[in-house]
Formats: sequence, structure tokens, C-alpha cells
Amino acid sequence: MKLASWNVNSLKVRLPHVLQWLADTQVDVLCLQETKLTDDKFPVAEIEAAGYQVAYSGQKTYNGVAILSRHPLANEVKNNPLFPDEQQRIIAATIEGMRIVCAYVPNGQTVGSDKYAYKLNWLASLRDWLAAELQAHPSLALLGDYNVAPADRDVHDPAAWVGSVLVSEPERAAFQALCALNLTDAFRLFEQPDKVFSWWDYRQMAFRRNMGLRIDHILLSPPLAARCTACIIDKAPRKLEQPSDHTPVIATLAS
DNA sequence: ATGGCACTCGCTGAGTGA
Repeated sequence: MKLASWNVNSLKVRLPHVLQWLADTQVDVLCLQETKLTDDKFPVAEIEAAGYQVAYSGQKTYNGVAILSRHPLANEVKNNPLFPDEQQRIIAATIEGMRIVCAYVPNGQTVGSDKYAYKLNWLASLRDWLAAELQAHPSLALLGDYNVAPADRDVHDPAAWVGSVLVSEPERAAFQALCALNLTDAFRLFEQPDKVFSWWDYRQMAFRRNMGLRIDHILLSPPLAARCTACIIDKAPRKLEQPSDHTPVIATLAS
């Protein structure tokens, strides 16, 4: 069983990459963020033709999330019931006995801005909701673009980034508050090479220079963490023509 | 240094992202 997450930065533009990547990797579950499509524009037929069921929640221009699954997908929930929000950033579903939560955490723009406050409130409310979800669903995975680099080793140049949005102490504390629900960063269950990232700026040849951040994560509750045998970030899609600025993260679970 | 680039809406630029 392979679970994956990918911020595609427009599913309209990236659909060919997604379909090719599904064919190549055969992941069981793929969580997408930044689809940037209203639901009436979602490419259901193309995804179903690839052998995936899909749940999606979108809006025009911004945000938008989806879960693609090779297995039956049930009990779909859009957004956090504790956090009324116009922005479509969360979708959840139950697949093969696992509660899959796909999240696009707000960016926060700049430390101290209104959007930063929204981000911290959003994350605090996510924590509260997940605490309840975990009571009902002990096997839970939270996959998505967290817009938080949890530690300095997740940042290409920690000195250059110190205190800024995506790495600030309150954001990292919010990430740790999620971990404190007994959720484990699947990537850190394993020995990993240095300087592995999931996002690189489009500018300044950042990808070629590996000037990146690790901000896309898969957190697993104890029953799933116990089954996790690998977690990797697949850089291949970032090398394609017209790539997303993010690249997928994949966790493998033993059956 | 607030730039750089990509995406969207919908216009000839602005907003947002990370």
C-alpha cells in the first residue's frame, strides 16, 4: 500500500504529469493540493479512466484538494467542521480502513500578517479536529502541503531563512502540536540523505542548485507508522517540462 | 536588495504563492 501527496500547482496544467506519474508509480492513494479548479471543471473522467476513484473539493483560482484512490473511498468530508472556511483546503475519506486526510495548509505570506494569523488558527483547529478524528479512526494519515519546514535540516540555508514564514517558531510549534497527537513524520522514520526537499522556487535555478525546503509531509498514527516500511520524496516530476514547484512524497505501508 | 517565476483571472496588469 502506497500513500502519496503532491501539490500540483494547477491540476489543469499538471494533469498529464499526474496521469503519467500514477501509471509509473501505481500508488494506491494520491492526495493533491492546489488543484485550482471548481468542482464542475474537475477531470473526473480522465482520473477514473486511469483506474482511480476520486473525491475533490475545489474553488476558482486558489486552493482546492483531492484524494485519488485505487480502492473504494467512503465517508468523504470536506473541510474541518470546527473551522468554517470559504477556502477549500481539506478533504478526508476512509480507504481500506484508514482515515486519509488531505490538507493544504495556508502559506502565511509573512510573519505577523493577517494570513499568518489565519495559518496558525487554521493549524490549531486542525489539531483539535484530528484529536477527535483519531478517537474514531485509530488508523489515520495526514498528507499534504504543510507549508512548514519542521527543522533546520529541512531548509537548504537555515541562516537565510531564520524567523521567516514556513520556518518560524510558532509554525514549527503548530507542526509539533500535530505530532503530539501521536502522529509521526513518516520521512523521519528512516535514515535519509542530507538536503532532501519537496519544494524549490521556480526562480534562480533553485531546483538545479537544490535550494529547497521540505514542506510536504505524511504524518501517520501509530498503527500506520508501525506498518510503514519506506518514505521517499520523488524528485523526478520536478525535472519535467513545466513542472509543479512541489514534488511528491510517498509512504509505503506493509499490508 | 522584496527582485527573480508560475499560475489564474481576464486584461494589457494584479494577486498569490513559498
